[in-house]
Amino acid sequence: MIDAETLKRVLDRAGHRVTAPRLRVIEALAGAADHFSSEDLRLAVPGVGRATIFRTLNLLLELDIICQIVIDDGTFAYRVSAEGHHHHLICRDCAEVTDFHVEELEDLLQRLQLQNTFQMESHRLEVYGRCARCVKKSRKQGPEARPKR
Amino acid sequence: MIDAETLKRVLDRAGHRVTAPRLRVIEALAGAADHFSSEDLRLAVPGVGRATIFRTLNLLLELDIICQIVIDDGTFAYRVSAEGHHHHLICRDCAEVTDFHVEELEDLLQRLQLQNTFQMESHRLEVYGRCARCVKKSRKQGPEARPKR
DNA sequence: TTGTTTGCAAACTGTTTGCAATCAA
DNA sequence: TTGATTGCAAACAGTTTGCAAACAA
Repeated sequence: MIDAETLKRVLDRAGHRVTAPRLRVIEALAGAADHFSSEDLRLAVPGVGRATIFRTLNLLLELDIICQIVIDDGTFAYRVSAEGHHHHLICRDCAEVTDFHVEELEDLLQRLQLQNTFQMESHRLEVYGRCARCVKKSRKQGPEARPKR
Repeated sequence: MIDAETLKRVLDRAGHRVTAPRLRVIEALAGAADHFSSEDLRLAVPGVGRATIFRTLNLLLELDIICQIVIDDGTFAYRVSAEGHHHHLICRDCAEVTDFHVEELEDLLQRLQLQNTFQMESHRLEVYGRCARCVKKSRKQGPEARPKR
């Protein structure tokens, strides 16, 4: 997790100013859930305007401090960047997001690139399903208790 | 590509009515580009209201006649469903979408499921990069001509 | 001091909803 | 006839933008 000092260094190196809202956002990130929406963040930093939240999110995105996840419904969630490239396991019930990394996938796509006439630049793999906790929960309550999606 | 007759059968089987707007949308699909936005479709079917476009898209989605792609910017694109499960190669320059299928990926995820305590239900893999045509084009014009993203 | 950043409100985009009118069966 | 479907307009959510005021360097 990035701290205020690191942020100051990173901002400075990239030619951005160290401002109060930015520091407050970083502070909020420390207490943030695993993943969060722009609105979650806004509520966590009262007094900071919506526009600033978005501008800060985009800045942090640009600085690779956070990353963006496309939720199944097309909206974004954000989370503090994990090390290196990774993918997401997204629980349909509780919306928990877990990172995972499959080395073989990168190899696979590398091979794919040779077969297709397509210059790969990046990729996004999102796996949807249910986390262990929710599976257990619905077993207890019976399968009917499970939401449609 | 689905035709009017097939649609009628599918609609009927699912307990939906065969209506003029629905038939016009299917007709438009035949002439639609590889992928299209809700707005593209709306323009292709003049006189049909926005709401109906969305309701029809959702219906066709439900009937597996079209599928939804999450574009990098979080918006949706639609395209006529390809056979079976597949993934997408999305060109950052011309936005062309190509299907591909990697058998090994399914195996890979199958194995993954055992390692992680996560019940997989579905997944989405989108590969971003540049298609052969755009690569060739930018080589001709020099790499500077290439858009930022 | 000076250029950056902020907060606010307004604009925008894509999508959904309420409802009376229309239509398919 | 009757419930499903439509078109319209209004509502909505999430995000971006214009601009004067506030701020960091």
